Amino acid sequence: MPELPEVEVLVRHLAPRLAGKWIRRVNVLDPRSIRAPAPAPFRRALTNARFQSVQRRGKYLVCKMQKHRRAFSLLMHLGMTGRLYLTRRRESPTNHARVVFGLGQEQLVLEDMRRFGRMTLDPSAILRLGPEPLETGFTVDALSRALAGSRQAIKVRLLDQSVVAGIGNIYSCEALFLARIDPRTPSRNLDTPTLRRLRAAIRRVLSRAIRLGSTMPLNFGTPDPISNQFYFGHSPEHRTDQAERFQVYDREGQSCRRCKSSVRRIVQAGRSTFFCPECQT
DNA sequence: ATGGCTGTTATCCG
DNA sequence: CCGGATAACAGCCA
Repeated sequence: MPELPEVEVLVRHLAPRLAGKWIRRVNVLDPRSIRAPAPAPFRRALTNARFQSVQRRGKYLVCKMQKHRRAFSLLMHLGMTGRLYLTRRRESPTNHARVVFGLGQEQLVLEDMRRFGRMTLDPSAILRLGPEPLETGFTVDALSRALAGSRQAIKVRLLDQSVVAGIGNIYSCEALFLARIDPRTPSRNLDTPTLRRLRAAIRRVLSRAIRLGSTMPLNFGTPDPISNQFYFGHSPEHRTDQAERFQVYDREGQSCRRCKSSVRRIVQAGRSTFFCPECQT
């Protein structure tokens, strides 16, 4: 699920709830969910550390921690199926709970069916990320430089986190539709006016998704309806809402919202790409 | 029921 | 260096 907008909404939800809280207990249910350091030192470092703030960088959650006057960052990536949520402490771990932080009355749970999600104390993971698409560093120039010389299809290039941070398969398709660019176009063939459209489209698509995501309650699917603190459910209603706001993603064979011709699906670098052959040229 | 699909990314090859 | 394929993983769907 989580591309930039979903992580942003999650961060806005969690930041005020975690700031100032102490981690009293670290329960690593699946060692593979900890990238670095090894689970034991990871556990040691975080036990009795305090959340200063929670921010987002690309698709990463960046938790600024403090312990004994020492500051460090805890990075979390949700992979494809990661969920992060607060519950009451007595709540027993679900099937796919991988890491649980005890925070006094509450606990913070990383649940992750496919185990692509990761926690790490190694800050280098975010060093190679490109600019934040919604901040001022994301200029047409920066985009142009990042794409220069590459023959790789623009759709695939946008998935590279060093080009722009936070775009995944869905919003790559959506942004290219909005910018009316054929996803197969070699990146180096895009001229400046087209890049200007692409930059604007990326920003618009992501901002809109954040706006829509922020308007919905974060407690859908909760095992604890009272807590109001569950995030990333998969209720059928939510799926539908989400599908309806996409222009092309997962709409193979359906009619283009702009020109009514049929949305096509192709595979690029092993991932599905959806686009309108009439509008995106 | 088997095979193909799924919102990610690191790594391995040619 | 670039770019494609694959692996890590579990569940859903036709």
